[in-house]
Amino acid sequence: MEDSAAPKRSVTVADVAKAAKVSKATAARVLGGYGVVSDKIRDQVVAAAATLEYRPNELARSMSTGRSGIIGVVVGDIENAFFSLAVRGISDMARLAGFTVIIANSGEQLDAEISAVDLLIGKRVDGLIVTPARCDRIDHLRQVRRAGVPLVLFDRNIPELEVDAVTGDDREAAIAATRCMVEQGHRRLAYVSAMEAEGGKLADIGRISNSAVRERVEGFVQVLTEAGLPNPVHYVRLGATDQPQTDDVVKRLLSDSAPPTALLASDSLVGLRVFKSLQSLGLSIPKDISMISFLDADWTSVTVPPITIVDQRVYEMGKLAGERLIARIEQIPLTVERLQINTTLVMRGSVARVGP
Amino acid sequence: MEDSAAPKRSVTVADVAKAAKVSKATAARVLGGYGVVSDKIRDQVVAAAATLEYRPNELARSMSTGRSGIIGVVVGDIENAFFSLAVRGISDMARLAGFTVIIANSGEQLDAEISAVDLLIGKRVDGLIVTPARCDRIDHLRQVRRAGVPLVLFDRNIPELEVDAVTGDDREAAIAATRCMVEQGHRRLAYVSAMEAEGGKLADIGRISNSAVRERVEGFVQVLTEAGLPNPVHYVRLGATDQPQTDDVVKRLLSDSAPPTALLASDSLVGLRVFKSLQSLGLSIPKDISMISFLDADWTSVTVPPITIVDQRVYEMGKLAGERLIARIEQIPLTVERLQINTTLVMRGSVARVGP
DNA sequence: ATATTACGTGAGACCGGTCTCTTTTTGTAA
DNA sequence: TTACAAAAAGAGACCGGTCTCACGTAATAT
Repeated sequence: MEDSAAPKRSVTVADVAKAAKVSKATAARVLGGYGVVSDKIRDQVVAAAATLEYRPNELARSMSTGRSGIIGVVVGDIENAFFSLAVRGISDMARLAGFTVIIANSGEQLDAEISAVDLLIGKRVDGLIVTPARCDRIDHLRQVRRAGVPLVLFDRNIPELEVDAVTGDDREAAIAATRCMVEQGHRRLAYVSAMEAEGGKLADIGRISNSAVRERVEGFVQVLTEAGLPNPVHYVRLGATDQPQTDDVVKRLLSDSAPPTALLASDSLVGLRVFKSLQSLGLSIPKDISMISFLDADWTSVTVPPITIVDQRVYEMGKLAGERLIARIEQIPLTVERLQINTTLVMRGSVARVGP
Repeated sequence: MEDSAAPKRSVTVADVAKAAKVSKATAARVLGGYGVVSDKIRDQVVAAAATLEYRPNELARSMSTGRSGIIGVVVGDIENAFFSLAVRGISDMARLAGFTVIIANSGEQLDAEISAVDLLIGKRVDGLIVTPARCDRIDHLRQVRRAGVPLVLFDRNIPELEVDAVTGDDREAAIAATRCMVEQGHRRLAYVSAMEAEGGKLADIGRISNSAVRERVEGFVQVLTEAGLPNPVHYVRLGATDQPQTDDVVKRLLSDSAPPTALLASDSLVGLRVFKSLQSLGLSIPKDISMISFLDADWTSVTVPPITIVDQRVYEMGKLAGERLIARIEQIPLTVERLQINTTLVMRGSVARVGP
């Protein structure tokens, strides 16, 4: 039994050097692939390294070079298809450039986000991609910059911060989706988001701390206002964080004296929950109620009817964020940019024509 | 503009020590939380650290302690709900114990897996959880052991390796699912997996290099054999790796002179693809064909009809794997165990009764 | 033949922590 | 007041790499 479970002292350059009968510096040159070494010596060292099964200690390497080769990513919830797709985009880009990715979950919780950022800075990541849970609490992000660590914001923008950001065109997306429903004759439209809020009621749109949600709500309200509909925020609901909560939100919406006839879900998880709620209430889509969801998630294309969605090209967003961060890490001079990836409305069968 | 983008030399214990007018050792004691220091000095150091915004360099710490606080996880495909759920379980467990997780994708490709393992070992992870793409090529896993790094196998078992493993009870799960269909009168049953194989045809069950798939196929075949059905492997198909491939596989299955009346999908991604294939062929479930899928994925509960599934408790599997690995890292003496998490069949509406 | 240059190699500082060992300070008992 | 143990603080080696600098030798120029 050669393979032990006991932690063993690992083979170092010094060990290889000794075995190859050269100095530590020379062995390091060969093993590290830098400097000049004669072919003869190189072969000796390579051979010694092979027999000893030498593996460079990336930690030590990072220590002296000051680069860890790691990119930190803080997302709201990896289980959300939106984020896992984004992470895939980031990872693919990172691997191409020789970086590794560490993912941390914030659960959209500010304190978790702060400690995640702290942890990653401690691990000396070369750069950070963050989906800020709140756009109004940004001390920790300022510190990231002050620590000299490149930062890219994802999905949400913070104008006060002079930092690159990659987001969707949330306002336009919401406008397109809402307009689509209005054009089909809908006059009472609801917007449902998972964002936490006191009482699930909207206090003040301008105060929504998540810029993506805020812009979507703003777009939504704008269309309703333009269409001359009264009290456009009446059916805007937050707090659809899990199935019971969502059931509750939906139930209350529908028990309104004038219940909405169409519904816009802020992300695919909310969309799925809303779909289940409606299903459990025995409502049929789009006959009884119409809906549109953000994100082209798995489930949206296999339901009956398939769900009309806002296609967000999240993978591209992830790739772009990764690309941008890597450029920053590599000190390529760039002006701060806030990239908006445009979305498209994919018409399927979940919006019905209503009215006369 | 205090926040610069330029990499700055970071604040070290030495800096804090100087500011607090104490020795480096003393500052380190306070900052590192070890040894004894008088309250007065402690306060000085803490104050100095605060004003300088000191952040410990976790890399340097790992360097001298020999522990990185990082767990490496190599999975087949994070986009697959199975793995993302598992990763969540592992991460939750890890965070609880103060570990960070690095995830690497193998794409079920052996060479990618090898280089991922190599990379993680290089980063000096404290332990490794791997979903081996093949159970017959294990040199790199042997090396992991030889390097003294704790290893836990996930989802797939390798008897030749004296290593902890956490898997599902794949054989029993397949038996239950297959039996369910047989009991409903089905006599021609197909099994579809995404595993790559030459020609998508099964050469020899014993040769399937993925133990989970092998055991499932074995269970499947066992039930058919017990039921006295002829040529039980006739409808076993591999290679449903993407939608076009799956369309092809399904089409060929159904154009058989005696097409199958029921179908077992090896995982939720295959299940979804098969569902779409059937849908695009205009077949209705379960009237025209019955199906069961592994994993309680999102989409399985919102289709019409909802899909009967094998519930795998993947989150628990992940947690268990994490727990086990952490125990190993912490040198808790344990015998090698191969844990099997039992699954349950969740009856929904995708299996119809056929025959007389 | 001698001066100059380039090249290959070795010695050792350094990165930022931890930790052992030594020295100094403090408190208490004789 | 001196003696001595215990507590607190300091000095410096160490982890495993990178990298600068110094040095010796061989190749080229004069």
